[in-house]
Amino acid sequence: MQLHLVRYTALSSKSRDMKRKPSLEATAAWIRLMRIQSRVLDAVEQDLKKAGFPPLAWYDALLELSRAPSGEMRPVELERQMLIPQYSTSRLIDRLVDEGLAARRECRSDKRGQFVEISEAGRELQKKMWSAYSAAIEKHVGSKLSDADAAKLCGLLDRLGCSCGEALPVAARDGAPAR
Amino acid sequence: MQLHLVRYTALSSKSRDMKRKPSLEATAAWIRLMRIQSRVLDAVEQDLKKAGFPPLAWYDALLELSRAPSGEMRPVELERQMLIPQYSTSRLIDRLVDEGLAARRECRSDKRGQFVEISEAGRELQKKMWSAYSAAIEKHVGSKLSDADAAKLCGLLDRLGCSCGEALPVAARDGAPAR
DNA sequence: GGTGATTAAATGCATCTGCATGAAATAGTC
DNA sequence: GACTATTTCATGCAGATGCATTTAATCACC
Repeated sequence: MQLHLVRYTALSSKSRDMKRKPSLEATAAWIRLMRIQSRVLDAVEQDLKKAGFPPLAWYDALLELSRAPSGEMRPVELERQMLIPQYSTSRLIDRLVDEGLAARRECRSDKRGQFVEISEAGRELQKKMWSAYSAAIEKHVGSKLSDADAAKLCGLLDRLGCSCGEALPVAARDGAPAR
Repeated sequence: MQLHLVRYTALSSKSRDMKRKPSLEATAAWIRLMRIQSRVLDAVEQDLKKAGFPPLAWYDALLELSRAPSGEMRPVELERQMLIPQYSTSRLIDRLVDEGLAARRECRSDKRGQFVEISEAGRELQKKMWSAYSAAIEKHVGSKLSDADAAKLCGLLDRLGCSCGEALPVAARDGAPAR
């Protein structure tokens, strides 16, 4: 597998295929991005699951909610933060509510809308998940890269950040959003 | 969003949280890896879909098959190449067969097993998909990174390649596997 | 060569996802 | 203020996925 980085170099320095698009390097980067992400995500999700926790998406939602002023947000807002489709948000909230981790509240000023408010149980779960989650990040990412390299990786990945100029949420004191 | 790289630096140079694990850099890398991958994958899948093509997984399978000697493989082998679960392979093959892109053939030497053989239609689809697929890779990856940076990105991602020492397939003459 | 473990593949079932649409409220326009 | 467009959220349905189990064949070993 390391092999074909070599192959790439060999081929391209042969100066054949002068302007192949996409370049072999770009193609290789694409492949790595897909494969490594899926492996790492799988590994982290498995760790969480083995520890008896719900999926990462739940964590993300709970984190967003817990950070919101007075622990509540509009579903639309949550949707925009999490970058998932509307119906997906709606159903995720359903599940959180079913489990008593959050509650729906009607919105006075706009009767179409509503508020979702995190519960005490929700806040607790978020915190508990963070300890397993952070351990998994360290195990599968942190321990494999120096901080400097992690920063380089960030920089390169950010360059791929689609034209859609959106705000990546901040990894704050005790929690990191996923996806 | 760029903002919080700065924040990281600021915070960590404050020399507080001396050995926070995972480091802010690692956490940021994790977040980027998840978010950027999902955006880029989405973008590429959408391009393919808009061009009227089936999902990337089909392409991967067709590519693997087309590369195999005499265009046939054991499902188990395909499964290992594509890093997807067994039942998933089984169903993917179902769909390919339903669409006439491949055929199942019994395996003489091992009657449990079988061979899957790509059809002419399968080979054609693979080639047609590659033109749309390669354009999408160029658009969403190649055009955003120099070859040198793409290579750097590869190197960093490879470092995350789980302990599971597996061979990443080669991106050959006219096709790149995904995921 | 018989017995138990292992491997190859398929499948039933519950859950999840995508897509399209629906229902209800609000905003915009004349 | 009536009429249309837009926004917010839910949901029915089809297809996909994960998980566990089943079936069938091979292997390993005594």
